[in-house]
Amino acid sequence: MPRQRDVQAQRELLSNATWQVLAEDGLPGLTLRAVAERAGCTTGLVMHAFPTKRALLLHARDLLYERTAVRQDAAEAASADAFDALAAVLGQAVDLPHGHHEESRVWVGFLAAALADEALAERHRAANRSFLARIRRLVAACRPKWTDEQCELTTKSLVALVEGLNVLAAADPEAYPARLQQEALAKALTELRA
Amino acid sequence: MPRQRDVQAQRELLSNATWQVLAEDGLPGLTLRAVAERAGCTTGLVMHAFPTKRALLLHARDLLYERTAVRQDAAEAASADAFDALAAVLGQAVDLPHGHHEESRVWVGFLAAALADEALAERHRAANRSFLARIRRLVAACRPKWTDEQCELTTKSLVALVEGLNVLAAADPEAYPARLQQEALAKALTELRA
DNA sequence: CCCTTTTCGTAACAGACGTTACCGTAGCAG
DNA sequence: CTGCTACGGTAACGTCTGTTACGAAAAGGG
Repeated sequence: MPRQRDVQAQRELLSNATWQVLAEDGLPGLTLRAVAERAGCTTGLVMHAFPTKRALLLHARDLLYERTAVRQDAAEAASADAFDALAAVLGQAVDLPHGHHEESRVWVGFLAAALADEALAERHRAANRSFLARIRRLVAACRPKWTDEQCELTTKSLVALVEGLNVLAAADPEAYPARLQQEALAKALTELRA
Repeated sequence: MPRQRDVQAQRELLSNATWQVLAEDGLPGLTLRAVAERAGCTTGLVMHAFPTKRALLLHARDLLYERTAVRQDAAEAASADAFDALAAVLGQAVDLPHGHHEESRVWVGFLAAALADEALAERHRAANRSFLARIRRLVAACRPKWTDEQCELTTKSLVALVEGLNVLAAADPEAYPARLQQEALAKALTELRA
């Protein structure tokens, strides 16, 4: 059995390259050749690691979800109470910490692609509903006496605010600096403060 | 001078076709041939009405801005006071009235395209800042004693909420029905109610 | 050391893209 | 009615796309 490769590492390498191309050149610039060049290989490797371009796109989308989920888990675990967790999870969503500002651009790219691709739309909905469930759980923990309707409305309002800030900041960073985003989030969270 | 055409009407026809294709098939499906077929002509006419595909895209983007601006002017003019105007302008932004639900999808498509096209990004920023200025003027009219910082934060929070609702509803209509969007907006406006 | 098997770069493929050149044709001037 | 000219449909161009076929190189088993 000669010569083995690390399939998992290859797929992650290529998914990261997909991100970078998507963040820099947008959806129209996302070609297999661009991804291959960014990853330092040729299209041959890409097509051996993924059967098709769609598979590469879907894997990159899954990777985006996994990473945000991991960060949110970490932010939540490091918090003292439910309100802190809510502020931490939403706060790192609007001000991405480790030079991950490109994630917003990538997210917008995937979102636009999902509008015409049912498989991508499915993943988007799953990811967003997972996010909604997390926020809702924390909101309910902050305000145990609230009705389901109140929790749902607050949850979806918070998520819409955060994603709106992200989207608008991705397209016009000057109009939506990080500090303003944090202030907007803090103001929206005041009604939940214990 | 034989045979004249209505250039303006042609450009509007083609821009509308561009919208429809963009809303249905997304950015990757937006080809000159698809636009021509949707408009009921051939690529020959398209290339005579617009010098290039980019010009067509930019014109369609301008048309989007003009239409929303007209609707916002009308909504504002039909309102009794500043608060009503604020509620009307933002309300019709989240629940598009005349079967214009596709506008959200088109908006997302243009946004994603703007991330890699400087000319489109320019138009997006101009349109959004115009929208921000309108909302800010109305917010200031509702709360004359507020500082500039308070007005700005509230304005950008409201706009982010509205655009976030729009974007999320475009990708997952079931999770963000029209009534929930209206309720979320109404709740965000309570602090401005006189 | 050689051989086998997997890996992956090379190159070609068909198709679709934006764009261009060309020519038939429709409609007003005379 | 005739002729001229702008209009717009047809078809081709070169380029780039995703995908496929093939062959060279590399690495573990005997």
